Amino acid sequence: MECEVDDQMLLLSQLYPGVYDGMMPAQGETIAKARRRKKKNKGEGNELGARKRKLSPEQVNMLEINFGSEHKLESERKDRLALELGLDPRQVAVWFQNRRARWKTKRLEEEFSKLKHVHENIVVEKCRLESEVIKLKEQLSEAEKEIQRLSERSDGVSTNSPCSSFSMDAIDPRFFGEFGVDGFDNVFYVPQSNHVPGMEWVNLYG
DNA sequence: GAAGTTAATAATTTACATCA
DNA sequence: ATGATGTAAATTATTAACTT
Repeated sequence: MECEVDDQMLLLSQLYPGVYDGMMPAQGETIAKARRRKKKNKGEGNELGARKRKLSPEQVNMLEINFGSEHKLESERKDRLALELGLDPRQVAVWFQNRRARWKTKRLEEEFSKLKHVHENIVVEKCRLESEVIKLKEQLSEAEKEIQRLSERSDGVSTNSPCSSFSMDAIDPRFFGEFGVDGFDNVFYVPQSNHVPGMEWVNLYG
């Protein structure tokens, strides 16, 4: 078991001075190699008992303040911080690495959330536009029926009547915008039931 | 209150980049 | 080319707080 005092003001390096000394590379050995060496001190180890890993709130606070002003950690600042907090410079470096990773994860989550909202709004707008298209198609269909009726009525009267020229041919093609009438079936989608196309994924991330 | 579970985070490993 | 150093990403290990 670990002492409660560990969490208080005692600095970690004072509690286990042997831990990091023990893993320091021997003279002549490269630091890089030493860093990669597996060490599994499960629990016991040095005479001071289990190594305490949790940083004190004061240490974390100081590290957070430093991280807030600059995410990168130059070796000078690392050494100064380590000295100030009574930590091994390696611990400070590790803390910054992990903090950067957490920060990145959080940032990605926020970006995802924003994009999700944008997507949801676009889907809503898409539905609105689709129903507007349906309404306009109905209006167009009514207008065509009316034209048909008028042309049928005028057929019996005179072929040369000014009204006889009133047909779909007379309608400016620009009236239909960028798609022709024939293309409507492909362009417009009428939602069935309450299934909203494109929204399937939203519920995956409740 | 011991045993199991879980979330947070400290530490390690690996692969790669940069620089002297 | 080579070794030191640093970082990101992935992973492991440990701790403390909950739950059963």
